[in-house]
This record gives sequence, structure tokens and C-alpha cells, in this order.
Amino acid sequence: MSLDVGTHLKAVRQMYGLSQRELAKRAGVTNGLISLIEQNRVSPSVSSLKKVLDGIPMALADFFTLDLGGQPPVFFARQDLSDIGTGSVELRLVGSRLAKRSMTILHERYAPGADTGEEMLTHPGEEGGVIVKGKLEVTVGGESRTLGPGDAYYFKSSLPHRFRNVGREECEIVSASSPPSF
Amino acid sequence: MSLDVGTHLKAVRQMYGLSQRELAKRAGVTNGLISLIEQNRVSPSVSSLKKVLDGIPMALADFFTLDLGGQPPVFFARQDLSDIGTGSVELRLVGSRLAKRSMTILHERYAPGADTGEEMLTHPGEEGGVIVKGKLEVTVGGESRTLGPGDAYYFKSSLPHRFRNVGREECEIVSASSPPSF
DNA sequence: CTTAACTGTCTATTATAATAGACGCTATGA
DNA sequence: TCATAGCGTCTATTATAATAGACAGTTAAG
Repeated sequence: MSLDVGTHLKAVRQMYGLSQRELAKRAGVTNGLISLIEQNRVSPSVSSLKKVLDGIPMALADFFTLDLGGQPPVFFARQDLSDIGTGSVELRLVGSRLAKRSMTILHERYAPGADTGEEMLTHPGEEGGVIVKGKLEVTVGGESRTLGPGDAYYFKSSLPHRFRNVGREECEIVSASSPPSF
Repeated sequence: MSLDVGTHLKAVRQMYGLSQRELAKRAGVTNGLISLIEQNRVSPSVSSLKKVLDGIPMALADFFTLDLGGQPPVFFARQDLSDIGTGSVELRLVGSRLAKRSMTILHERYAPGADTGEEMLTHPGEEGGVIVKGKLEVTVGGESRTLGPGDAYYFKSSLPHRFRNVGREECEIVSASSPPSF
């Protein structure tokens, strides 16, 4: 997010077909304030911005998440999935690396004994996946479990987590995380 | 979002193991400000909040999206994935159906000849997936492509789309969509 | 050409966010 | 016991967000 709150607000407001005064009335603020915000002459307080968005209505989270424009879809042959070499685990990204996405979908391959590293991972968002082949030890928030083909996991990524291939066979999974991690 | 920015910020800060002063230093604001924000004695301007979050670092969108309540994570054995019987396609949902999720992850099985129905699907959000087994014809925005094991797709769900198993073998894929569709 | 209702912008004033620095509290160590 | 260093909170001052109300431009009706 560019922090260009003004331009963004203006686009959103016009998308809903509202004038500054109309929105101001619904939001319980002055039209002048909306003018100033849209020109980026002030950085609104969170409470004011919330009041304004309530007049639309739109949630704060949606406002900051909203992406205005662009569409690069498509298909990806297996050899077109970009490899993200992260140590002993092979990560193949589904989708364009450049395009703005709301998720990261990965086709992951763990060699026997491979793992995500010593320290536990923590980051915002959620992630989940399905084991396609082999055996994978999944540790989340202190709890461990070994999963096989067809088994799955889903958790908030803020919980410390770690993955390890405990089988002697290669392990293959498909995972997704939101917001995108790559 | 409750607009209890203070409590939320405090929780996030502590989750990252930072003191008010430490975070203030990284963010380039005073520790006093962080104290005041966390007590909800002021509503920070968007620009200040961004500065603070940059010190963590965390995006504004993530901050407002992040849900800090409860913890219903877990592991799911294949037989625990709830089946969502949608016609001839078997959809197995990864994650609790009740819990708030930002994505829907599905383990899908298409019988030979099975498809998602006559009419094209369109809905907000994005979706993507990886073909695990068999052959699947994917149609998006007028364009069709037959994908095999290891191939993948990713597109904005607002584009009309449709899936069909064109092989004589069962087809198996793992997909994800955001926001959640189930 | 008026008149009226609308658009967004601007300025002077008031309310509030943000700073700098002091304060009290709880360790930890000499 | 007396530092010293960490923690979060508080107050007085300064910087900035927010208001009220005037202003100019545009469109449509009489």
C-alpha cells in the first residue's frame, strides 16, 4: 500500500458515486476535511478515516487491502512455475511473481530429511495445505503431527511453525498462504 | 475490526517481543506516543500508525486484517476434511468450517467427465491451484487449456471460469481461493 | 441574463495528535 | 545499600488534524 490515502479515498468515493459533501454528511465530518484528505494535505487520524469509510460503508481492512486496477491471469505449465530456492526445500510459485496477488500458492517438494530450518517461523496471515505424497511433520504452536497423503493443515501464521520431511521418500505438498509470502 | 487500535497494537507489539521504546526507536516516533496510542488516549494519524508498523514491520492492511482472538488452528486427517457435495465434484475443505478464515483451501476430485456445471462461474476474489493427478480442462475468460500433473492456474475469480475433467482417469487438484468461498 | 443548487477548494480558528523530558516502578548486579 | 538500566506513564509545549464558513466554477431551470 502506497500510503496515498487521498487518491485512494477519492477513487473509492467516486466508485460509489458520492460527492464530498454527500459522503461528509453520511460520515459526520465536514466536506472540507474530505477535500483536504483527498489532496493529501493532511493524514487523517484512524478514527476520522473510519468515520469517513463508515459513510460509504467500507471496512478499514478492505480499504487498505483494495487494489484498484490491472488483470494478468493465466495458466502455468509445471516448468513455468518459478522456483524459489529456499535451502533444501523446493518451492514452486503458482502465478506471476510480479502481479499483485492476495495469496501465495506453492507446490513444495521436501527431500528426505529436509526442513524449513532451525528456528520457528512466525509472520502475519494464515496458511494451509494438503499433503500430496510422502510424510511431513508439521509443528504449530508447540504441537507436532506427522501427516500423510490426503491429510491437511490450516493455521494462523502468527503461531510459531515448522515443517520437516520425516519419511525416507520425497514429500510433496500444495500450500497456500494469505497474505502472500512471496 | 473494533477500532480498538490501542489494544490491538499492544498485542501485536508484544507478539513481536518489542518494548515501547524499542519499537519507537525503530519507527522513528517517541515512546510516549506509543504509550498514548496503546491506551487509546489518542487516535493516531494514518501516517503515524504506518511509521509505527514499519518499525515492526507490518503492513497497514495486515494490521487491520489481523485477528487476535482465540486459536482454532490444527491438523486435519483426510477423513476429517468436511466434504462439500457439489454435484459430481468432490470438494474437501481444509480447515474448520466455522472458524474465520481468509482463504478456502480445497482438495478436489473430479470423476471422469465431471465438471463445475453448464454456466460459467464468476465471483469476487482470486483463486489458483495445482493439478495433482489426471487431466483438467480449465476455461478462464474465454480461453481454455488442458492441464496435467504439476501444472497450475491462478486468476481473478471475476473472470468467467469453468473446470472439466477431460481425461478417462479421475482428476485430483488442490486449490485455494481468497476471500473464502465456503 | 438571472437564480438556484451543486461541485471542489481555501482560510482562520479550535481541537487534538505528537514531542521532549521528567517521574515512579521493577529488576539486576556491585 | 546504592547504583544502573530497563519498563510504561504522565505533563507542558509544539505541530498538525478537523471545523466552520466563505469563495469560485459548473450545470440546469426560469
